[in-house]
Order: sequence, then C-alpha cells, then structure tokens
Amino acid sequence: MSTTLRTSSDDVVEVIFEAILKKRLNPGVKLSEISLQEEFGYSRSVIRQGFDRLVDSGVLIHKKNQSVRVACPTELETRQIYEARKAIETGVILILVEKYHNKQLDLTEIDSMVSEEKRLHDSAKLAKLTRLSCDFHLTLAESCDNKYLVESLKPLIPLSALAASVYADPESNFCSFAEHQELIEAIKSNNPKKASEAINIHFDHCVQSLNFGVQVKTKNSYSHIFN
Amino acid sequence: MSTTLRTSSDDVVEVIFEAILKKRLNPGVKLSEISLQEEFGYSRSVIRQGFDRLVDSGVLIHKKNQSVRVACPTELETRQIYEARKAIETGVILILVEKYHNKQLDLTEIDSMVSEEKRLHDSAKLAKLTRLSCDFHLTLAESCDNKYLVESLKPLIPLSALAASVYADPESNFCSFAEHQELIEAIKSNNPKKASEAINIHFDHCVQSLNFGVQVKTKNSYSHIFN
DNA sequence: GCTCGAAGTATTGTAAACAATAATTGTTGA
DNA sequence: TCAACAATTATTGTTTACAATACTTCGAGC
Repeated sequence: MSTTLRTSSDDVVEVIFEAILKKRLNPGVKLSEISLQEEFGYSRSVIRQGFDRLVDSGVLIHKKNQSVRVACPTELETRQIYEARKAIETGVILILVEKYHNKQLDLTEIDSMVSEEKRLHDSAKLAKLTRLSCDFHLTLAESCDNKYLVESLKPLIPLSALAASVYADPESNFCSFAEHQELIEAIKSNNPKKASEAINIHFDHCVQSLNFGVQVKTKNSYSHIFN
Repeated sequence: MSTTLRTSSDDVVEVIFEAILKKRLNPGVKLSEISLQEEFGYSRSVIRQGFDRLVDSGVLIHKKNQSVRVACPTELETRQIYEARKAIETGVILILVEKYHNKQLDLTEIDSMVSEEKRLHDSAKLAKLTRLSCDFHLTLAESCDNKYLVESLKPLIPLSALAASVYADPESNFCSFAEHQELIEAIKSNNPKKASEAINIHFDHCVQSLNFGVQVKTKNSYSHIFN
C-alpha cells in the first residue's frame, strides 16, 4: 500500500488476483514457489513475498511447511465475505451519495461500465461479465478517494469470485447488472436511505442465488494459468 | 490470516502493533531491519516478512531502498481512516444488534471493559485508557464472528492510535468511554437506527476533538521500545 | 562560513545455499 | 490386493552472501 515505487512482489499479487478474477486459478489449487519462480522469472524469495501478502488477505491459505493453496471459501466463509462487503460497500455508497450531491463525483465512467455490462449480458459473454462486475464494485470504492476503504475491500473481491466459482450456477445472473443500474440511480437521486437499501438488497440477492448444496471439488493443476 | 500454525513473522507484526498502541513507537520513526534483527533474535528476512505485512496494511510506510517508517497520518489520511472505520464499524454494530436480539451475543466481557474504562478515566490513567479503548473497538468487531471484518478493521486501529498521538490533545477525552457505554445501550435496546447513529456520532466526535493545527514533529530513535 | 560534490558507509533488494518438514514412492508382510 | 512402514523426493523455513541503492561524511572551492 502506498509505496512510492512499485516493488517486485506487486507483480505476483496482481497476476494472481487477475488469474482468480479470470477464473484461471480455481479454488483449492496448490501453488508451489519454485513452479511460479519459473513462471515469473523472479527468484523464490520474491514469489514468497507476494504469497505472504495474499495469505494475509485471505486469498491464499497457508499451513506451515505446506504449499499455499488458493482459498476455497466454505458456505460460512462465503456468508462472512458478503457480510463484510455489505458493511464496507454500504459505507462506500453513502460516501458517493454525499459526493455526488456536492458535485464532487463524476459518474460517466461508472455509467459506461454498467452499459458495457448490459451489452455483455445480452451477448452472453459471461466470463467477461463477471470480470467487469468485479471491476464495477472496485471502481465504486475507488471513487470515494479513500485508500483505506479500497484496501479493505480489495481482497474481498477475489474471495467473492472464488466463492462464486464454487457455488454459483453459471446460468443464473449472479451479480445482476440491473441492480448495478439501480445503485447508480440511487446515488443520483441523492437519497442515502434508498442507496443503502439498494446495496443491501443487491448483496442479499447475490448470496441467495448461490447454491451451497454443491459438492466442492478441488483441481490441482495450474499450468499456463498466467498467460 | 488463518494460518493453521503461527509463523515467525506474526511475532514481528504483533510486537509492532503493540508498541504502537502503547505509544512506544511514534509516527514517522525509522525502523531498520538489522537493528530489529538484534531486538528480536530472528534473522533479517523474518523481520522483512513482518515489515512487508505491516506495509501492506498501511501501518508502516516503505519507499524503495529506504528504511520503513512508522506511518504518520496527515489530516486527510486521518479523516479517511475514520471514514473507513465508520463504514466498517457501523456494519459491526448492526450485526451485533441482530445477534443480541437473537440471544447469540454475550455482552458481559464488553460491559466489563467499559467499566474498566470508566475506572481508568476516573483515576486518570490515560495511557492505559487509550489502550483499552482500542481493545474495546476490536472486541466489538471480534464479537461478530467474521474474520474478514476483523481483518479489515485491524490495521485501522493502530493507524488511529498514530493519528491520535499526532493530533490529539492529551487532556481531551478523545475516544469517550461514555459514548462506548451508549453504544452498548443501543445494542441492548435492539434499535439498529439508534445504534448506527451512536457509532457515527462517536467517530464524528473523535475527529472533531483532534487538533489538526499542530506542527508534526518526527522522532527518530527507537531504542528499548519493545520491552 | 557555506555550498557543492565525491568517496565511503550503511541499509535495502535479490538471489542462492542449507536445514527442516511434509509428500511421495517403494517395499514388505499378511 | 491391501495396509503399514521405511526410504526417497520435493517443498518450504531460514540463514547467509552479494549487488544495488541511499545516506553520511569529508574536503575543495568559492
């Protein structure tokens, strides 16, 4: 956070985040340091630094003397993840209502993201849609101009993606762009109560659409994930 | 987070957190790896791991090829820290109201913390009071049984302590135990609206009591901080 | 006395080596 | 065929060494 110059392990963190959001890295997959050393070109110690940070955020799981694994959220953890997001993002929305009211918020970028979400939905490009949907939530947080809020939310996004890849029905519209649209409307309407209700309902719908009955299965290979 | 067995760098993180809360480590202080190597007994690489994690959370600042420093929040950052806490802890309080209503929450420990706060206040033990006040907020979060919420809040507590040691008047009652008392009452009254208002007011008072006009001065020594 | 610059020192960034632990494979016996 | 145990391999934990960068000190010139 807020290093003046990028450090090498940032690459590791970013690439793994990205791989998770693109569903190239599945829940439970084992990641060994030496394999990724070859993948990245960095030495093992740099990979480790990245791993440590991802373990700290909960995205990777690490038991002593064992390889780290991509997190595989249980039902309970998934509910906790969304409970935490609800708290943080309700705060985000309330800040944005305030900022929009004070003419300190430009929504054009966010508007166009929702439009793009609709386009992807209509053309059934589901992989790109889930990805963009994650970006939508992150962009909302970034619009608050509060790095602490962003850092709090950041790890919860890939964790949500992991939960989704375990429990979400690929057919269901899991994180609905229509509700994203409503969120934006609520911000524009300068109505804090409506806005916080909208985001709460949105997350409730997300969790409700998950199917926790599925058998959790873990894949173990991860070749060519990062290309 | 959620490592099955403790790792060595946990010690580093914990000790530095503790030192900040006890105001043994002041904002802006430089921390070199080799000096702490002697202090801890661990080798430099272990210290580094701890530093990396603390940098990630914003508690330490790290510019490339320079020693890490204890964060020294600016006025803007301080406001952001409290804005973030407001979001997260409003969520915390709402969860606790719900839990208390469902008889899933035992408030005896928290009640006794507030009593102890009152005692420390009356006997003017201010150092211990600020420390306990931090613990109060952390304990509230932990009572939610949501590790993601706790991890989100955790770094913001030492950051608040750092902000306080820069901007808080030692005489003013900065994080009022009376308002903590009111928070508990609000939880017990099963009134979400009242509870979220109480916590919002509490944080507004915290920020209002800060004096941002002070000259920020940075100390550079840190011998015998960790005893 | 002051400023600027260069050499030397101290500290961090990275990689590589060794030690400790876990995972795997192979073997033996029933 | 299977289970239990031993030997081997692979992987992580930690330390150490070297390279790159930043900081400090000292001296020359003004």
